[in-house]
Amino acid sequence: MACPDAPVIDATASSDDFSAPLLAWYDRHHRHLPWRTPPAETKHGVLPDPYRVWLSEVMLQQTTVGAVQRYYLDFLDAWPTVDALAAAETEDVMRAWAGLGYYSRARNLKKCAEAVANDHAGRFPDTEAGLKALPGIGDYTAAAIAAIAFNRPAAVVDGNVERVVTRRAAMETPLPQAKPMIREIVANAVPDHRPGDFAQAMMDLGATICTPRRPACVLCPIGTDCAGRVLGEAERFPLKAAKIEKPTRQGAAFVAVRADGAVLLRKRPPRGLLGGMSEVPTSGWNARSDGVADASAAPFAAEWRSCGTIRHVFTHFTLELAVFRAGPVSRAGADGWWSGPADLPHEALPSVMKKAIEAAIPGATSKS
DNA sequence: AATCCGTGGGT
DNA sequence: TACCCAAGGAT
Repeated sequence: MACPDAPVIDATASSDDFSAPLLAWYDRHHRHLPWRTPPAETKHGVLPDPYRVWLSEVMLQQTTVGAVQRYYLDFLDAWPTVDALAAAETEDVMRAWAGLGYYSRARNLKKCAEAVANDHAGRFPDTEAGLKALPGIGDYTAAAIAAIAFNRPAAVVDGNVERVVTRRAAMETPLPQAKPMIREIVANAVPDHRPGDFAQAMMDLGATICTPRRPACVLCPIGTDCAGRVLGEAERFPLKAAKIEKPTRQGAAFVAVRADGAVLLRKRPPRGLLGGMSEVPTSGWNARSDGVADASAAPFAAEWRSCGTIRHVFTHFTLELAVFRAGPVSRAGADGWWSGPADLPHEALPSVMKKAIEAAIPGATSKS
């Protein structure tokens, strides 16, 4: 590209080239994360294990770094390789994922591991297209794995990158309409050298400096090469489409307790809301309609006593769940299984279900 | 293309 | 309290 005699900064260094100051900043201020290979090593050609990159990236989809760390280490401990994960019981994977949310990720994680183990000899594809063909890997994750694990110049665009780019360009086009423009800008900015570090530098910048509220522009390595900062209104970007109001739904949950303290559980349908996860019996609420909110919807006749109401906020609706408890009951689980006090904390119970059980039996779902 | 899919922390 | 939103993907 550039001829050897050219000055370090010349006319070919367009205003789209902000990778150099960004990478210099990343060398000094990068975050230390368990799945990350630090720049001191990547500079010497050391690349992270694609399995670990993939595992972390899937967990990080719409999920904060703080929430992911413990799950990541637990998964790595239980299943150190993609072959180990492929050989695991799906139910064990769902249990390990419980509480992290977006449970289709866990189902696809298992499917993806099986595909890599069985169809790719246990090695992840090293191209964006190959990666994107796998379950649970979309545009972002394919680009991230390609860049970070295989050093390919992929345009990695996540929420952080969208914020950094729209602010730097003072982009008046709202999301998601602006996505193609953002992708193009990033594609033109990816350096031939260190594309993986560039991707992670953009995300670190968005997470620590170019934050959603009160960005620390005075500390930003991009400096005044940012229209949002120069205009004094970086925080106004990115513009977003108006959000829709989320409805509140009503329902009931039933905690049946046996004499030995076991609780009746059942399995939710494999797809949809909390798909494939476990639950206590509930009335038929969902995102679009209320369920019966009193004891008339109980799974069997018993002395159901009210334990109050819990509130849980999903992505697209709020649920108010009236919780009832009965016990000791002696009834063969028609449709589920009895989970004893030692097992209950390890069941594949989503947070809303733990919350309901806690309302009926305080402490019942807490581990050790 | 718009909708569906969790959860917890920050402000 | 209420709202924001986080390393998005599937349909």
